[in-house]
Amino acid sequence: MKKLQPVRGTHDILGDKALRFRSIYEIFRRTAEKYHHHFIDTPIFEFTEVFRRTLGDTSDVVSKEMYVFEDRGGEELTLRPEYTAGIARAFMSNALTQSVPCKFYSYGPIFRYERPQKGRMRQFHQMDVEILGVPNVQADIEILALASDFLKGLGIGQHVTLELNSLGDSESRTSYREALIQYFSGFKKDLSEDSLKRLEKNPMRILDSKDEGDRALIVNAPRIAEFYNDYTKGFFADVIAGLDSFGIEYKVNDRLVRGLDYYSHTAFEFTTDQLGAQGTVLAGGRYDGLMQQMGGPETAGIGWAAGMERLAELIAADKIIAPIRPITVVPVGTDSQNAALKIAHDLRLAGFHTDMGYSGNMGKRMKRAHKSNSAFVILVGEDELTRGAVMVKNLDNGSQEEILLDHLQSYISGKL
RNA sequence: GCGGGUGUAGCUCAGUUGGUUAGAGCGCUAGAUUGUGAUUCUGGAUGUCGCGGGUUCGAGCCCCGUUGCUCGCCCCA
Repeated sequence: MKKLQPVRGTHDILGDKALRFRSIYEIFRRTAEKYHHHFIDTPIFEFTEVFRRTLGDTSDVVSKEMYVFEDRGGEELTLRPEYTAGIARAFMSNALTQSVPCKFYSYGPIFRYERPQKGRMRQFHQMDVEILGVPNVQADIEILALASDFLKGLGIGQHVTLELNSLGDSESRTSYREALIQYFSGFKKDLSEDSLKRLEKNPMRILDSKDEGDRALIVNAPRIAEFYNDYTKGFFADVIAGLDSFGIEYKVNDRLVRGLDYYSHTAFEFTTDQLGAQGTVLAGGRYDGLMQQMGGPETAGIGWAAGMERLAELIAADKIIAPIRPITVVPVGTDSQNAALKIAHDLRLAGFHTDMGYSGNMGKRMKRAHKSNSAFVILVGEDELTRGAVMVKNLDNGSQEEILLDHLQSYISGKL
C-alpha cells in the first residue's frame, strides 16, 4: 500500500459525522414513511445508457462528471450520478407501470467526478423521494410538504428558504427558449464566455449566471411567466395555492433553472446562506417526460433529492441522536473472565447494550469504560462471585453497590 | 476543466534575516495507586518538517516541479 489515504473527494464517515448521518437519515425515513412512501434500493451502477439518455448528452453531468467504466464483460457501466434515472429504470424493469401511483424513498451514495469543495464531494450521499404516476398538482404539493416537514424536523427550517419556479410544459418552455435566444443573441459581444456557450446549449442557464456583465443583461431579459400557456399558468397557481393553504413559505424565483434536461413545470430548491458557494440543500422538480425519453409509457413523475453532507453541516445539535450508553462488564482477574463473558451475554439477550473490558489493568479498563460513554461498570471478581454477586459501579456519580446476579437486570433497568 | 490559498507530532499550532541535537498545549503512554474512571503529581514516546529535484559550506525556511487539502469559477445535493 503506497497511499493510505482515501481517494480524492471521498471521506470516511465515523464518530460525530456518523451520528449526524444516522440522525438525519432517521428523521428522513420517518417523514417519508408518514407520507406513505416505500423504501426502494437500486444498484449504485447502471448501464451508462440509462443516465446518458435521461440526463442529456450536453449536460455537464454526462459530459464531464460521470464515473464511467467498462466491466470485465465489456459492458459500459456508470456509477450513479443521481437517483431519478435509476429509479425510473427500476420502475419499468419491475413492470410497475401497471401499479401507479408509486411513492418511493431511498438513500445512498452518489458519484460525480468534480473538483471537491466545501459541501461537494466525488462520493456523497443523497436522500431521495419520488412520486410516479400522479400528473396533477396534488403530487407537487405533497412532495413539497414532505420536503418542508423533513427540513423542519431537522430543526433547520429557519436557515433555509424554498425557491420555487415553473418551467412550464414543453410548449411554454419552447417558446420561452426561443425568446431568450433572440434576446441574448442581440448582446453576443457583451455576454461572458460561459454564457455564450450556454446560449448554444441551454439558454435558460444564462439566467443564473454570476457574471456581472451577464446580470446587467438578465435584468431586462424576457420573463418565463410571460410565456406560460393557460394550462401551465393554472397548474402553477394551484401549486402555490396548495402551499399557501399548508402554510409553507416560499419565494417565487423565475430565474431558477434546473440542471438536468428532463424537468418540466414545478422546479424548486431549498437553499441556505450558511454553506459558502454550495447553497442548495434539497432540490427537485417535475419530470413528466422522463419515462418516455427512456422508452417507456408516458408517466408523470416528481421528486427531490437532499444532500446528506450539506445537511449534516446545518443540523441542530439537539437533533443529533444521543450516543448509546452501554454497560461495560469488567472481569477483575483472568479467573473471572468466563463468568464475565457469560454475564455480558445474558445482559445482551435481555436487551442491554453491553461491552466488555477486554484487557489491561483495572485502571485502564475503567478508563476505557468511561471513554466509551458507559453508564455502569459491572466488576466481576472472585470474592463477589462466591456470594453469587457482582459489583455495580455507576460511572456518573461514582457510587457502587454489590448486587446479587439474580437481581442484576432489574437493578440496572431501574437505574437506566 | 480553470484560478487563488495552504501542507511541521494523532489534533490545534509556534519555529528569528537560511545556522548545531525541530518546539508548546491537548491527546497517548508508564508509574504514584498489583480490585476502580472523569481530579492531582512525576516520568516517557511523539516527526521521512507532504513528496522529488535545485540553490547554498549549511534548507522546516529560498527556487522549480509534483501531490494532498482548501476556497472560488463551471456545474450541482
